[in-house]
Amino acid sequence: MTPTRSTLRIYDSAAREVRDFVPLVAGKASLYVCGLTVQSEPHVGHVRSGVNFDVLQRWLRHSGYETTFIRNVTDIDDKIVAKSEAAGRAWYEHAQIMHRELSKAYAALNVAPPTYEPLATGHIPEMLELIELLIERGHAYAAADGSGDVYFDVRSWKAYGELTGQAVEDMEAAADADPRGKRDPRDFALWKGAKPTEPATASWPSPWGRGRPGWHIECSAMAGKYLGPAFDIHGGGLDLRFPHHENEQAQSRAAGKPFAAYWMHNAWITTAGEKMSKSLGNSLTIPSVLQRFRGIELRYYLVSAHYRSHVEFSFDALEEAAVGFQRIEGFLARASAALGADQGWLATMPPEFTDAMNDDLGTPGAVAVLFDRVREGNTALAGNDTASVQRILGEVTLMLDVLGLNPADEAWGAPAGGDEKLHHAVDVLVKSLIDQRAAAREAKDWAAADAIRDQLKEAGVEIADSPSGPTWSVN
RNA sequence: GGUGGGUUGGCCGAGAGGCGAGGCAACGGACUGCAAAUCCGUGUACACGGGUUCAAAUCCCGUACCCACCUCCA
Repeated sequence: MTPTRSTLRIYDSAAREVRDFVPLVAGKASLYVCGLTVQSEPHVGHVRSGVNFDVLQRWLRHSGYETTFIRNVTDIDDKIVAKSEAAGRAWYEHAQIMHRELSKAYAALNVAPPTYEPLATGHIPEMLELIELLIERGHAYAAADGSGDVYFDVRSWKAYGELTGQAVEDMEAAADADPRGKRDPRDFALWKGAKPTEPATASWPSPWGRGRPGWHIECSAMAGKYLGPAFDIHGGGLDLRFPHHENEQAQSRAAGKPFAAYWMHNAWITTAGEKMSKSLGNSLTIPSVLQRFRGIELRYYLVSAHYRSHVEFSFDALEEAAVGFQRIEGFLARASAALGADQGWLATMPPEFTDAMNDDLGTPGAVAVLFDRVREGNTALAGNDTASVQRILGEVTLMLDVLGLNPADEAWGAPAGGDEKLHHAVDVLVKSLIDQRAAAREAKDWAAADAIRDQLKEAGVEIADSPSGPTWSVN
């Protein structure tokens, strides 16, 4: 085995190239990811970003970086207000219900919690502070129309457009946007004055009257609060590049903060060639997908594609992924059974896996290494090569842990005590049938033997003959 | 109009000048009483048209189609 010499390289979407990851502080990594606006049930697309950045978090930690990971939740915005009204409940109740759904979805996919998950509504003072600083520095202004709005002055910040490589002159002004008191149609709201039609609870006091934050300011304020004026990586979905991330960066830099050193954006999951948020229906919400597939299978499906590749979602593809993953689980089960308590603690991460992951989180290549090891492990198992099985099981487990795909991880909901008892009862019953079948086979009464196997299969119990005798499993 | 991305075998999905990632499916073989699982083997894939090169899926030019963003968006 050749030791790996690679270091982490990531595609920086601001530079539009793969760059070596050099943290601001040696040995540490700081990461900010735009989480979701909790306005409706999370679907597969929403959760992709959670899974992708969870893999990044795990890989950074595995690589030895002391990692601070902040992933926010936007719990106040126009859509939340509108949807809560439609649902007939308060905006904060609606936001919290959806937030709980999101947390459940993350948990079901073994998305590890970030270091901290700040809420926009919990950071109004920090946002006000930042807005005042921008006004002082001449990059923001309170609207002259008395609306209580405060806008960022795009023309005052010559670097505006740098993140997405656009010239201000080429940007279309929002067709739908109400220009209100804007000096330039491209100026964006830092603070939105309260309107009489909106719930009174959705506004906070400010120097410009009651109101609520604009969308972008929260991330600048929260990233600044928890990670400092400069931090390593900012992540989010591709659609956030503009305007959200462009505005975050403009506002932060205009306030004198260097902000993110690297930008990472995950690509889409589409359905029928369309962005998921446009396709309606609820068949793709996490709870409904989880009725058909296990969380670990869905996670495997997401992890097996590169985070910057578009994924065309289909249940057929998910089904294939699930079958592939079961191959890994089959090896784990056989290897564990063969080794008993004597499992491999001494394993080291395969260098090919490390190289793949260091190459801009090349999870597809990493998964290929995983399958290579599984095949080797199966061969070792067939040859009763216990030492190799032990080593390979250890390697496979390490790789799965980093990808968040270890079936033994308690996050997947290990069976509780009650299940143990049930398992024992079933085991005794099935074993007696297996004995009967063995007797029939001894007598070369194949019809009787197959009848028992079929009967068990009918009940969902699969019998597999192995050199060390038959085993059973429920599928 | 501006900006960015894509098109790879039956399917999913990597790669980025020479050597066919990997998975699923299919077919053949081994093992098995028969299966299942597992292992071994089998594929002349890179949207199209030109060009550069000893060598192109990969670089260049052009064409087609698809997608995203341009102040609601993972």
